[in-house]
Amino acid sequence: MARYWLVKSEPSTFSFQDLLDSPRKRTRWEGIRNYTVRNFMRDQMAVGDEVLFYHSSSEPSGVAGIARVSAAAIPDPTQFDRRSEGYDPKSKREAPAWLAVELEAVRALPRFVSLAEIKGHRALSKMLLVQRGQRLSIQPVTSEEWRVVLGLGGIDPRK
DNA sequence: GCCAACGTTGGC
DNA sequence: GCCAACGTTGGC
Repeated sequence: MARYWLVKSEPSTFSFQDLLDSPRKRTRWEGIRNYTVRNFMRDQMAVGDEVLFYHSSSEPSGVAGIARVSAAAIPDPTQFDRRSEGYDPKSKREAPAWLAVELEAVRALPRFVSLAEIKGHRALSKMLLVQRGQRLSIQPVTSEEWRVVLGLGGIDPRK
């Protein structure tokens, strides 16, 4: 069964529009250097999982669009690239430390769903996004939270 | 720019 | 294996 996720991105670095503008509307979600998130990618994220694309450190922050996992985790190539910010000299090709999935844009939300709106919505009070100290750049979302966010975003989640 | 919260690193 | 120091995230 497909899972639901939220991925964070600073739009000044890579926005939902950038994903829409990417070749085949896809991009490799590389540069993740957190073990919890790596384990999500390794153990749980599968092709077809649905993703809320969240703009962080932004004015306003919030969910801009929806995407899907278009390829399962592979070794993140940036960990082996000396010129990359993600270069990890301790990671070996025979035992890669870091993984990356591929994301494909599905559609922009007709209505941007701001962080303030999420915080103000009772049914979303348990979202990891709004928990104190919670900073994971990929986090699981429940089917109920998915439905509510899409509703706020102007999409009938039953399609 | 501040700062809380948390993850990671490295000395011992 | 402990834990202090440091780095990062991200809202405000």
